[in-house]
Amino acid sequence: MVTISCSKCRNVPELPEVETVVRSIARIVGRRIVSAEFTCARILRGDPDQMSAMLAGRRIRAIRRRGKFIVIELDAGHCLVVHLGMTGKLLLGGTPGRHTHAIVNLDRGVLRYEDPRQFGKIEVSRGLPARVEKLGPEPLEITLAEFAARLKGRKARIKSVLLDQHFVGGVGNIYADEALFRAGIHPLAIGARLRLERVKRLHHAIVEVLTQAIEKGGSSISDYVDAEGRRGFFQFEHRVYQRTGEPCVNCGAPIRRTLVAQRGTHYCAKCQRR
DNA sequence: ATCGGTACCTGCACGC
DNA sequence: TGCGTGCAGGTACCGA
Repeated sequence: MVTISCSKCRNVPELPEVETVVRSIARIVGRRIVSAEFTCARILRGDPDQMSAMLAGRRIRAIRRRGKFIVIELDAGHCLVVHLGMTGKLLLGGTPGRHTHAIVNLDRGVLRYEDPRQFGKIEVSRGLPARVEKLGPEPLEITLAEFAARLKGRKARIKSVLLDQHFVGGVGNIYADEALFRAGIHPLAIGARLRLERVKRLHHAIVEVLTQAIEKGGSSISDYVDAEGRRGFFQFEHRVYQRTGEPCVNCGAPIRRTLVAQRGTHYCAKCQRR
């Protein structure tokens, strides 16, 4: 039996989900921001009135993703930067609800931010914010040589390293588990000690799993939808994540769960070696 | 610089 | 039925 939903363990927007959102709002490029309202201080970096003033009248020049950040480029080098946190949604149109914390009125349409858990962040900046600048390389762009070189100095467990946004930007809990399974590497293995052959498999697995997930529109366990409210389908391809106790797709051994870096970590003890 | 731990927050399933 | 409790995990931040 395949578990496709578990409300206890809702998914989180990682690179493929953020990429899907970015693509789904791409059509607002060229539109102008008329006004913006922010109603929840917790999710803001900056003063709401000042942010509104910086946005009003600006035209949207481009929308792109950097790690798990959504970067909406405006004229004069200004950026509207959104991080979805755990439960954030960026939606086009629709009716504002209890968890709507930001409304950006465009010359045509409305961009709306919702976030029940308020772990997301919105900011307006000149150029890229420092925390976005400091992100590690994009996992879909980093070369094997650079990936291996960066891993050399890391004495932490490989799962922790993958979750570190300064190592690569965009991998989160789901895709770290899935990539490690596909590479046959135990999540507790020490990053720097991995032989080149295994590093190569990991690099390949990360690219493969992220690319496939983007093709499927991301993973939807419970919360995640794109700007149109569409769910993704990659959850059907999960081989270890949230499959605790179920048989490994390779060997039939039960999938195990442990904690690494305080995060639920799913793996096959038989197929993934330290 | 790197590492491990903690705080933040809400909605749920669960058990009594 | 109803309420308290535990759990999920993004980033930021802390001390070592």
